[in-house]
Amino acid sequence: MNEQAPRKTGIRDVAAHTGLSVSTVSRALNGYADVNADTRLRVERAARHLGYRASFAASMLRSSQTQTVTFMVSKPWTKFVDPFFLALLDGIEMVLQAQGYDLQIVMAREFDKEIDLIRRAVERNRCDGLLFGRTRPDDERIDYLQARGFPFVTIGQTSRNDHDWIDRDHFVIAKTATERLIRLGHTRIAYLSTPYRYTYSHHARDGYRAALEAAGLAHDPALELECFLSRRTGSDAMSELISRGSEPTAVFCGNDMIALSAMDAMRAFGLEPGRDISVIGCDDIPIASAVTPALTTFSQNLDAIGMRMGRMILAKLGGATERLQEIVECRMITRDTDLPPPERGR
Amino acid sequence: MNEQAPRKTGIRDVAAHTGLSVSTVSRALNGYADVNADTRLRVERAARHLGYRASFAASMLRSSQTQTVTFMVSKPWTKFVDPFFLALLDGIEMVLQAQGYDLQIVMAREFDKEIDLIRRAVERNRCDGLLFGRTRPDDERIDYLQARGFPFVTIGQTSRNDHDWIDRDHFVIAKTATERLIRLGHTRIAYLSTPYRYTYSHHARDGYRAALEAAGLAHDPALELECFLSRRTGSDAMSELISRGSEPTAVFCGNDMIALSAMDAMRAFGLEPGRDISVIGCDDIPIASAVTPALTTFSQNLDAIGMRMGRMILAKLGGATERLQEIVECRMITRDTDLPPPERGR
DNA sequence: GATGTCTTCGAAAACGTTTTTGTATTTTTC
DNA sequence: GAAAAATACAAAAACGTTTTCGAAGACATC
Repeated sequence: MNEQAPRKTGIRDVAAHTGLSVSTVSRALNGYADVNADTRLRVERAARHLGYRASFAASMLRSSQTQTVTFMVSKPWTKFVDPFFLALLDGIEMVLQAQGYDLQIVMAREFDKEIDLIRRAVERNRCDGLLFGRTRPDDERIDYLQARGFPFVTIGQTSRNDHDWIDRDHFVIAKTATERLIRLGHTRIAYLSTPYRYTYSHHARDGYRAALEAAGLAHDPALELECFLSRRTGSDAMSELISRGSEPTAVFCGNDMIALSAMDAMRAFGLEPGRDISVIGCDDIPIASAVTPALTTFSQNLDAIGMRMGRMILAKLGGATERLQEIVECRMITRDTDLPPPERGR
Repeated sequence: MNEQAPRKTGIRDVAAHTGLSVSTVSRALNGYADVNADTRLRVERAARHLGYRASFAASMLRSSQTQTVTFMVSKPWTKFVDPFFLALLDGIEMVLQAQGYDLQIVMAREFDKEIDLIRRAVERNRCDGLLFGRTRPDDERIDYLQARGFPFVTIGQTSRNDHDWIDRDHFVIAKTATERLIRLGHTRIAYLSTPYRYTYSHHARDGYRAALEAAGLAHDPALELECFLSRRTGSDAMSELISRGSEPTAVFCGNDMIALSAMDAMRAFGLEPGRDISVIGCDDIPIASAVTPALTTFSQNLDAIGMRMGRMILAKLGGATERLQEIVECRMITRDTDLPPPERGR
């Protein structure tokens, strides 16, 4: 405030320095075709020499392009599934920045804030594309964005499934896990589900049931429990199962947090996870391999998912019009919690 | 492209709808004093009714305020210290959004990209304030920002320490840990340091040495090893220590990743962490408590750090001129890896 | 040599706000 | 009752780019 502000170097300065017009400088810098190669070089040199950088606001206003993609993370994610999130962002960002796009992250503190944040972002024109996960069978965010024709890619599907997404095949995961447990000799297999609010919970349940049916095992509704996102997510459900006196000999869990939490509950009842009750998780969070017994679960290459997601939104931004829907492959990582059921007649 | 675009409702539309001038509408919406209370109400109602939202780009260009704070995360962080990062962002975002600020995250893929990213952000005027960690004793990012008078807050200090920061007291942490080990009867205590590139590594070393000296223990330089950020960060150092034949009976580690990794190495040599060699970590990452034996380490309330950091940058943005330097309190969490040294004469 | 086509550039009009400055009108002050 | 101050609004000038439109010159075509 004391000194005369030096006034940032603008495009005019570059124009003056090169003796060209402002418009030519702009077109030279933005890679337009109708500018002589020599001229372009001169401009670029001058720009570098003067330390010129186009004002973000001005170019954004005029071109109505932000060169920004926003990832919206839902609050429950933040709190409990840390590791998932960051590697994903890393992959996305790697792809975006190669094309000169920035990645912005916004956090939705509550469920009903999600749609507000999205509205704000698109109505204020803050980004060119949107990314988010935790899709629901009937998702108002997707309805809104589709109505606006705004580019977006999600992690997860809906019941309509008429948008662009990337997802793991939770049907196959659940089916594989359940089949594995059946092959080990289990007949009373529980499914500790993630909230049915999310689409993928339904897919997993379907896979679980399909495996049961294919093996000719009766489906016991009492063995399907929904777990909510909290510190004690799987613990509560497992406790209920056990104290009901109808505990299973194996459980497949909608995610690793649930699995780990359920294992805590088993120990509280004097049962040893793995030996007394087998457990299979879903997403190989870092703790899953550190804990004893180490959790059998399913791999996921988050960097890769992120990168693919980045490429998808870039394609959309580039004007791609076809449906982009990708299933990411993952395999079972067998560790120490999947064993045959304990001997009868204890 | 096919239909006539509906043209977003702009401030003119609100003006027309209320019969007021554009400037009055703007000032009403932005809380200026020279507008009648009734008028303001009318404007606000109209704006809501028309679904008006000021264009981000336009207001940004005119006011040269972005209402955005950028957090720059360094790549090594991303990869190995996942959990640290996210809870922190969560805290920051919570504070910022209450004041109408957005949080943006950019990732620096390599060390030398850090300064580039910062330059780009401030020169293009992409944000009002900057946040970052991993400070070095002599940090070019800080020099640059200070020269420009650009508001920023860091996690971590420098040797000059003439800027605004928040930090844990690594001197005290290291001293406390070392004292604890000494009190348990250890005399050969190693320090597995984080890279000396970072300021806090020096603070920790000083605390470690201070405790040694205060107890009258000789300082053995061979017991101080620097670990680098990698999957095997503490493992390599520990292996060297052991295979050298001069292994310590206890180690204090610059962070929990190092500690966990060092414990792996001990087991590879047939030594049991805790029983044969005591270990104390530094930052209580989630795995630290899940692993067996559970790691003794130091707490850190990341949400709280984030929130304080958010408040600090907000204060700066609000024009605060005094130095803001905060030390966050943390306490030792004693778990299962700090025990007396094994009996002599094995 | 007239006409048409390419290539390369410049003038000027946006983009949608915020801010500065000015001006009626009303209220207060002496 | 005149002068001064306060209130509430409007007109217009920015903000720094990108983009549209057009024109000058070079070159090719007949």
